[in-house]
Amino acid sequence: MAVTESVCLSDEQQAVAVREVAQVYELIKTQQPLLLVHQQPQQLAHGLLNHAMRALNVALSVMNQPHASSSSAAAAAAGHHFPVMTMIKAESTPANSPAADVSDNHVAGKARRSSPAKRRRINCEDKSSWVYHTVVPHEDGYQWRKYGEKKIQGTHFTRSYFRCTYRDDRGCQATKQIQQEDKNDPPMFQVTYSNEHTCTTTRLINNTNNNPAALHSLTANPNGHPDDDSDDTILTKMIKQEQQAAWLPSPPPDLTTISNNFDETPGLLVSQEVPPCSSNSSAISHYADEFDHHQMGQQLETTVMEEALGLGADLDYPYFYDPNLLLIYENLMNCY
DNA sequence: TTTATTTGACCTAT
DNA sequence: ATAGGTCAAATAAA
Repeated sequence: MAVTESVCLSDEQQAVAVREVAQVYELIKTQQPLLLVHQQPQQLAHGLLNHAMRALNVALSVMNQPHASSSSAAAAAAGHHFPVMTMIKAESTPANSPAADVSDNHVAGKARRSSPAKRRRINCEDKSSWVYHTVVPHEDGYQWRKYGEKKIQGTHFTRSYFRCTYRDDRGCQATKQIQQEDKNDPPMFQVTYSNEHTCTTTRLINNTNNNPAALHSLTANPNGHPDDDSDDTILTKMIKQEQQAAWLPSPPPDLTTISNNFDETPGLLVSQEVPPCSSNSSAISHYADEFDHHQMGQQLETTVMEEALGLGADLDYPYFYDPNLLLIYENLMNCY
């Protein structure tokens, strides 16, 4: 496997970057619900984004520095519970993907797939794929349909195969594989994406998968003894929980690098809304460039309120992770 | 009734 | 020959 992309930080660099991102994350998490009820939401959002950009600028600067440590973020992420998501590789784009082949050979019955040697394995060099390690494998804002599951040799866990829900409707060839890597609490998953989404599909407002209590309930062993055959039930339960989440339509394509994830998680979760660019530039640079290109005022043309109103959010009973925010919200509503 | 998941079989790359 | 990726019928859930 050719490793063309990796995020390698020293412990100190990682701590700084995490602190900065966590700080802005908490800030956005705290302020975001207020946008729903603030009399001048753009003013509030302006200040919020100033803070966010400053913190992200620091974090990106740190992460763009050459790493001083040999320890990779992937190894670090796999070694403990810190929910850092790391991208391991980004292969070149293939001329023909395997997913594009299947529709051609979609023949009922046993004698299907008449065209030989067109399918490629996901780890082949000509396959466009990128790998993440995360504790929230379903938290990516896209809708997926599971189409297979395999026991993988040499591991205790199965690998689940997903394709974009809109493959048939819109010809989107994006696929995703999820495999549990360990028995930590929460467990770490390896997520392999292949083919970028062409469906500009819906995005997730997650209200379940990022909930630490829910996650803990999924990962805790109720029997109090080591897992054996129950290893895969974690993933299965998480998949089922994903179906209960609400969905938002996709933002305009030029805004997709800015996470539109209305996440309620108190912990830091690195979102992978957008696949890494297939060029030689790093994913971080890509993110930073995109961030520079789209100024904050433009992004706020669609306010949180507008999105919520237009997309079916229940403004009568908005969900607040923090009870204090609920009180603030209720007080504000009483003023109207 | 519709839609999504499960799961054994099929198929291909190694 | 085998491991891994996908298909599609059966099944479950909404």
